[in-house]
Amino acid sequence: MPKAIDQKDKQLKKQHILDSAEAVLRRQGLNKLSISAVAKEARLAQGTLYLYFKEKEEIIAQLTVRSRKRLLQLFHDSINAADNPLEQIRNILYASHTFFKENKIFHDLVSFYEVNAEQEEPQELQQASQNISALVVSVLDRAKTQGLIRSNLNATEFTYMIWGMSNGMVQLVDLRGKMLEKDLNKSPDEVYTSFVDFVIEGMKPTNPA
Amino acid sequence: MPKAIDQKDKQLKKQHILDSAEAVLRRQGLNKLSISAVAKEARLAQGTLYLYFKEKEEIIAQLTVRSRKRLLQLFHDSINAADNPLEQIRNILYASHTFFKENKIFHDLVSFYEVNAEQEEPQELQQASQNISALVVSVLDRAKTQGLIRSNLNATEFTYMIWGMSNGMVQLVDLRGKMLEKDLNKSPDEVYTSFVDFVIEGMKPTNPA
Amino acid sequence: MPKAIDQKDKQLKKQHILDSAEAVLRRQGLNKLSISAVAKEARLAQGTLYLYFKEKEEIIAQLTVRSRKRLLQLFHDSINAADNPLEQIRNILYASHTFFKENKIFHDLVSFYEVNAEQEEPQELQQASQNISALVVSVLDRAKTQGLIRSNLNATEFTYMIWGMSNGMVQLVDLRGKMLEKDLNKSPDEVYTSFVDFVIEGMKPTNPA
Amino acid sequence: MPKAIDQKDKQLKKQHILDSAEAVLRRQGLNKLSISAVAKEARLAQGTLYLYFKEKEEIIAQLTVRSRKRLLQLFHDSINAADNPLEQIRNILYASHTFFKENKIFHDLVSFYEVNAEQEEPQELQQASQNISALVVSVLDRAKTQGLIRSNLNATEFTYMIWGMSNGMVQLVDLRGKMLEKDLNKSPDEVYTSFVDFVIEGMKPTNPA
DNA sequence: TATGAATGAGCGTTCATTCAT
DNA sequence: CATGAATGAACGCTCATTCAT
Repeated sequence: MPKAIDQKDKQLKKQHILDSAEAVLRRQGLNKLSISAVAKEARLAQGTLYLYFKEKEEIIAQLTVRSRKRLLQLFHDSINAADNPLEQIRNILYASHTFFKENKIFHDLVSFYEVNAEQEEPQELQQASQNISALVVSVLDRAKTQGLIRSNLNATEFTYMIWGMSNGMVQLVDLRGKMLEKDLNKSPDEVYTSFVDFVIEGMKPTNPA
Repeated sequence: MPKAIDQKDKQLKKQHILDSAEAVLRRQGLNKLSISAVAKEARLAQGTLYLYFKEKEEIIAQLTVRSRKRLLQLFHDSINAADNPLEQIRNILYASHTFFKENKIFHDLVSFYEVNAEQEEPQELQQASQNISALVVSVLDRAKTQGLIRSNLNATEFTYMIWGMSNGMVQLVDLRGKMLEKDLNKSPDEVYTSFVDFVIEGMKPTNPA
Repeated sequence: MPKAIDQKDKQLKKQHILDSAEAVLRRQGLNKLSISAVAKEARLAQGTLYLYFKEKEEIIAQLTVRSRKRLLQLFHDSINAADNPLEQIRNILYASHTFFKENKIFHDLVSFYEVNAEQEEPQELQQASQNISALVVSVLDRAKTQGLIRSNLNATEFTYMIWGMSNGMVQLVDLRGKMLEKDLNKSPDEVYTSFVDFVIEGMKPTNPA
Repeated sequence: MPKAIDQKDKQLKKQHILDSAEAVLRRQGLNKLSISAVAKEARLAQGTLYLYFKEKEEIIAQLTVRSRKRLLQLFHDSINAADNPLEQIRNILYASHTFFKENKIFHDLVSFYEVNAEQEEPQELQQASQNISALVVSVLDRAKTQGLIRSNLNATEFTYMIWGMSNGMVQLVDLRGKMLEKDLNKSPDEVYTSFVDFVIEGMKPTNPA
């Protein structure tokens, strides 16, 4: 099966280029993510990159997909690390923060598609996002079944809310870390923990009057 | 005092250039925000811009400052439009959303600072942010005094949380509007309202057992 | 004689590559006639083409030779289709036009040699051209012998003139077709017919005074 | 009138760049007519060229217009150099040849617009071509009025024919000069003269029977 | 203070050609 | 013989910045 081996080689090379692109991205940011920088990082000629990717934007797209897939894996791990659905949600929220701290730069990529309206989000990226979403919804449904959270809480809607709120929070605590220390005498992690507590508490059923 | 007058003239010219830059930004987006485009919009020579701003990035920085100041004003208005501190918070949250919808393009500028780590956030921008923050803290303090929110809620910390969560939510509902419609059959505004309700409810004191 | 067979194989492969190149040329034009496109069309690796042709320009040269040979064949047919030498000339002139209409794209190749002065016209191309020339000369000689054209008309020279004038005319009527329609209300074919009539009439002996 | 002076300066610079482009074109041909080559020839930075021309193709367009205008001037001179309309036509035909010998390379530019179907011929070029055409038509009309040429000869149509035939001939005698010498023992100029004689004779009224 | 012509490095992309296998 | 991955120079074009006036 020589064909299969070649395909594998090609995939490995693609991964090597993506690794190089990711290294440049982390080191220099999206604005400096040029083909020439990636080629130099990968120790390849510029033209070679075009044997593996049709255009620069395909590289960027693949980077976002990689990132999203890693996050999905983290969410899976978060769920496996606990039995109680509420604890699973808590783990997921913490995982978001952990992930963001290590992958802050990837948020630029996601917003890349927002800024460039003419650019379609790659299908794979949408799929990965939906997988993440479905995963969280399922946890919320289980929590509701077990009476751990309010019954009038719409699982799908709240999934979006968790996604939005945590995204905002991880950006905030990271970006304003110094300010937090000064104003609050709390670390970013502590503030994020307060946020998680707030969300989890808010989900629980209210005491019957 | 001709010096003072000159200074004023200089400020006016700076504002004129910033107005032009903002017009270009809104019309063409960050990618097309070139010095030549701004100069043409301002009916000035390109070189002239460099008499007022050291470099292009300084213009961008000033644009974000302006944006932040406008948001501060909106928050002031939100507070003035209600007496009840909780309603004031609610208004502030809605104002964030409104502001984002009308100034979405400025978020590109903010991420600009995240990407260019070497670029310091201008002092003025930090000051504006702190003013906003102080304003919200004062509202929360009043709410606590009046017993409208839980007493163990740290006003400063919760101000940061409001800031972070709402930022995340406005981005989400705006950018994923179509997805919300499809998955939830709810409009972005409706989902945002759910978020606001969640936050407001979460602040209230729990019923005594 | 395995050697001879190999040679034949090699020739077949060359023809296959030239067929592919011609297909690309007709479909995409000279600008898109890249080695990679030809290789893909021929279902061969790019490097393989270099086993049969020293460089891209050699492929182009061979294409022009093919084209010229086809034209020669058309001229043969034109002559066979009539007995009267004058009618044979007329047929040849029409054949030039027909050929041009169907092979317009090849004229780009010819001008290729004009532009690249360092590039020698291949010997084979010159030979094909001379064959065409000799053929027309023989027809003109016969016409002269039969008293159908002026006796002071130099057959070789007039062959060149026919060649030059008709080449110019086919280019003109084809490329300026729309202009002809507008200015003259005549189709390209009609104008070309006028040209042919002019040439044929001009060849005939003048009436004796 | 400082504005007028500036405009004149700009025009001079444009002409300088066009001169440089023409020099490159004559020396290296259309394929090598790159922006970098023109910039080097003009002793300017590449970017500077874009202050005067929107894109490379605008430079090419202007070159063709220049060339066509020169030809128009040559035709005017040809007409002024003789009184008899037939001699004027003869002069025009000779002028075409003279012009072609010195401007052979410009034929590539004209065909540039033919090959790149998506490229529109610049309006100015069309205008110049029409001026040339109108000029020749007027000479032919005068010749007809004076009974110097056949009355059934359509002036407009024959103008196209002159244009087409002579274009073809000048290309031929130039390109096949050596062959002419060898086969005919005639120089290109002599063959072209035969062509001109043939055309002029063919225009004259036939002897009444 | 104001100009705007000029710069030149940088961009993404293409493609003829080479060469280790 | 045949491959096809790799090269690297070249392309047209953009734009932040400088500087002589």
